[in-house]
Amino acid sequence: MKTRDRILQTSLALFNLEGEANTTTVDIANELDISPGNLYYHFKGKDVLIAELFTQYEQGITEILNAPIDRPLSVEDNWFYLYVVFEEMYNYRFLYRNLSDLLARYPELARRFRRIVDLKHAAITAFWQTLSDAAVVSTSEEEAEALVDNMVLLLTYWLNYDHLLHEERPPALIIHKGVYQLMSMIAPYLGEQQRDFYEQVRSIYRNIIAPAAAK
Amino acid sequence: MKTRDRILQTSLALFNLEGEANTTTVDIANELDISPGNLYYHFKGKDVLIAELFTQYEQGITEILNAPIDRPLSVEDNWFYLYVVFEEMYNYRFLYRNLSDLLARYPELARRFRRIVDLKHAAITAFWQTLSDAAVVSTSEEEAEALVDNMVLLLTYWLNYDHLLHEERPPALIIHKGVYQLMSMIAPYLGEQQRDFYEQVRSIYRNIIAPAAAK
DNA sequence: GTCTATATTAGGATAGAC
DNA sequence: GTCTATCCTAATATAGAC
Repeated sequence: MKTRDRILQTSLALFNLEGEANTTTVDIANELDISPGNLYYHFKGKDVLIAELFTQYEQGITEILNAPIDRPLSVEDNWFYLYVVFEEMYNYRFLYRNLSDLLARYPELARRFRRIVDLKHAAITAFWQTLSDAAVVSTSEEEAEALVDNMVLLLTYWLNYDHLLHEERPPALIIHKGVYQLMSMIAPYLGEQQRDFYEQVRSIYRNIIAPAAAK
Repeated sequence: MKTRDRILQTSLALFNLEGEANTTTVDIANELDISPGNLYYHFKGKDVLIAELFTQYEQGITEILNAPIDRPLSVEDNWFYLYVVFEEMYNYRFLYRNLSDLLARYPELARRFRRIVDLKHAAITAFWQTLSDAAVVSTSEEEAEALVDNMVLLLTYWLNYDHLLHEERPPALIIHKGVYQLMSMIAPYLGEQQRDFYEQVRSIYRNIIAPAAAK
């Protein structure tokens, strides 16, 4: 594997584990058993390295969020979709850990990051629209807007929130819990079908999470 | 005013404005027209300064969150209560901006911060319990738990989320929007009264926010 | 491409005079 | 209590040999 790629991979791992601010270029070089000089040969500076990782994330998440949302409405399908979104975020979670500082230090990224939030917003809106069209739910414009905002906020900060409360937990557990929380937001709108929906959501959550939580 | 207090006040202002990581002890001294040496006479280090500010916040928010929640159920009253909670957070918003780094750097604070989240959880739970007792709503244990989690997450990250999307906005606008989003979470559980509730929430939001947003 | 050695800051912190 | 001057350290970054 090319050194350049190894640097990217190791940086990402360290950033996610220790936080970007707490990871120095020397740390990265040490972990790779290369010299700091070598690292700087491949990346002119830490900012370039971060920008590159951000671009990777940006491409991955954009592709996922732009996927067509006209898929069937089964609870399982929606669950899976949201899981994939969270998973991609989890792989680059260092970006979310200290967002404000990061975006303040690299203003270029702020614009691009905001675009990703907008994409999330669009994806969730489309998701809700699909439910509305299928007449599963009916909400006023304002209700829908508030709900979508709340879902996007959760989608953006769930990993931080979980980390704040539990420090380290198995990724699958964290992510499934996040999907569960998202699903719980739409449940009360389902009226008659609310109980059924909850049963399904709970059973998915428990079946998948029980083994993961045990280990 | 004593120098010690002026230091605290100015530090808080700069931290909130520029971020704690981007504010040096020299910045603070300059802003106050005192020497860095003088600052270090009053506070042994930046960490002591931050710890002191945190203690201030901790006391303020604890008092608010521990206030009895058996008050009447009028939408206005609840609105006011949540506003006060957000306001106190806003005054010390630098703590929330880069939570992970801050808590990683000052592990002592992590424990105390988590306690505050627990208090929020208890306050929101009690709030919901009051509604249940008044038979305004009825939810399963699980639904209630998920809802409360979602509300606490919003209460914790709303200021960050708004800042991410809008950079700088008038505080009253930010906070009222936050309360509105919180209220929108409980609305769908109100069934029959949902429309009424929404009307009230919307009118409060608009009446208060319209002038603030205009300026 | 990779290394060793070193330069450059910036920021936190202290000593000692007043 | 306050100032000036200075130290120390950690982190980014570069020069030049191999």
